[in-house]
Amino acid sequence: MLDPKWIRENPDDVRELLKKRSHSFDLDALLDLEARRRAILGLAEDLKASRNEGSRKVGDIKRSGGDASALMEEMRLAGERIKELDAQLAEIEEDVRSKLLMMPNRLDASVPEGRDESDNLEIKKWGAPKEFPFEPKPHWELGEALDIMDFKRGARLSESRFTVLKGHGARVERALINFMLDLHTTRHGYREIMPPLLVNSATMQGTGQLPKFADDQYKCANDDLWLIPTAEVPLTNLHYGEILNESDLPLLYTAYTSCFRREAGSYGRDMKGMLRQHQFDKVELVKLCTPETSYAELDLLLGAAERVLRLLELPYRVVLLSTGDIGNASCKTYDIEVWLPSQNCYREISSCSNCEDFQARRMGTRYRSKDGGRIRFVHTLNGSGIAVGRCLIAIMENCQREDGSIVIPEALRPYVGGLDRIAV
RNA sequence: GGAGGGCUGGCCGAGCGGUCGAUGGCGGUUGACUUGAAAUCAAUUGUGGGGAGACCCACCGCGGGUUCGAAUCCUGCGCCCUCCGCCA
Repeated sequence: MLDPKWIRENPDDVRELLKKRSHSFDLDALLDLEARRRAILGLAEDLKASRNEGSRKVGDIKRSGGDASALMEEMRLAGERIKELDAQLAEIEEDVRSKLLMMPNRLDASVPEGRDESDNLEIKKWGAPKEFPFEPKPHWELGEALDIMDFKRGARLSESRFTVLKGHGARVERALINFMLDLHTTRHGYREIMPPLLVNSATMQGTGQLPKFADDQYKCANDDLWLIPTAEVPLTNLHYGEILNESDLPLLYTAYTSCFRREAGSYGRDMKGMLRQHQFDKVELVKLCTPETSYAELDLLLGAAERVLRLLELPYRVVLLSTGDIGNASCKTYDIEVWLPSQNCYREISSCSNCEDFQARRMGTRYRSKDGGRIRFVHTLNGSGIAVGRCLIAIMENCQREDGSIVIPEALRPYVGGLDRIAV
C-alpha cells in the first residue's frame, strides 16, 4: 500500500507510475474521495470538539446543583448529527482503503522501462551451458524412463499440473530441500521456520495476494483460510501488527514449504513436465530490515540464492525485471534463470524482490529506531532460495548422460547417502 | 463438539459513567554518580489522523446500542487460553 498522503501530494508521480506499470486505476476518483473524506472529517471533528466541551460543562453544572437540561438537549442534537457524519465517513474510508489496496507499489529508479519480459535486463551470467554430444532429453522423458516422475497418476489423483515423484526422484527433491535449508541457516544467517500452509485473509492481504489476486489462490470452502502460494506470505507476515526494535533488525527467515497456485490464466503454457505445477516445493528467503539497508540486503539475498546454483554447478543468469514484468508489490526484482537444455533457454528458478514499505503498511509492521525512538515501517524483501522442483528439473536435464542416467552434483551427494548417479 | 475464563500502551498489569489517553511496574531515551559498565537516583516516554499553526479528533479485541458524556453499562461477533470429548 502506498502512503495516502504521498499520493495526494504527488498525483503526477502517481500517474507516471501507473502508466509505467500499464495499470488501469482511476486516480481522480481516489483523489476526489480523499478530498470529500477530509471535508467531512473536519465537520465531524469540530462537532465532536464542541460536544466534548458541552459534556464537560454538563458535568460541572450538575455537580454544582444547577439545571443542565437545555445544554443536554443541544448536545443530544449534536450527537445525532455526529452519528450521521461518522456513518458517511466510515463508508468513504472503507472505499478509500479498498482502492488503496488495489494500487501497485512504486518503482525503484533502476528498474528498466519495458512492455514485458523481453525488456528485462540481463545483469550477469554464471557458468556456460554444456555442449551435449547427443540430443539432450527433456526432464519428463528422463523422469518417466527412470520411473522417478509419474505425470499420469498425478493427474489421476488430482488433475493436470500435479506430479508424483517416486524413488530417487522423491529422494533428490527431499535432499535439495535439506541442502538449501542447511546452506541458508549455517552460511547465510537465516532462521529456519516451519510455518502454517493455510493462512487467513488478513495475512493474504498483508503481502498483497488479496484483494487483487484472489483468483490465483486456493481457498478453503468453509473457513477463512487460503493455501499459501509461497512461504513469503507466512514468513513476511510473522510480525503482522508488531512494533519491532531496530536492534532486532534485520530479521532473516527461511522456510521450506509446499506452495499452491491455481495458475489461472496460464492455460496451455508449460503443460509438459513439472515446470509449472499447482503444487510445488520451494525454499523461501525473507528479510525485514530498515529502509537504509534494504537495497544492500537485496543484493545479499540474491547472492544467497545464486549460491545454491553455483554449488550445484548449474549455469544461470540474473535479469533485472522491467516495468512490464515486475510484480505488483515489488519496487525492484531480480530473477535468477537456470539453463534448461531441452528448452535451449534460461527459465526462472528464483525471484528476489524488495517491496520497501508496501507490505509493511498493509501488515502494520513497524520498528522503533535507535535514535529518539521514531516509529517507521520496515522494508520487506523476499526471494526463492530456490524453487525445489525446478531445481530437480535443472539437475536432470543439465546432468543427463546419453544413456538416460543422471549424475548427481557432488555437493548434493552427502544428502542422498552418497548416491552419485540415477540410472535405470 | 460441550463447559468456563480472558482480550487495556513496546511488554506486563490496574481501572469508580464525568480533566482517563488512562495509576503502577518492566523496557526505551536523557541526565547524575562511575575510568567504563552494572547497580542506584532523577526526568522523560502510546499510536494514528486533520490543520499553516495555536490546537483539535479518534483509538482500551471488533461492530451496534443506552447516555449530555462509555475503557467502565447492555448487546452481537471475532480471537486467545483452560478443562472435557474426539484425533495424527
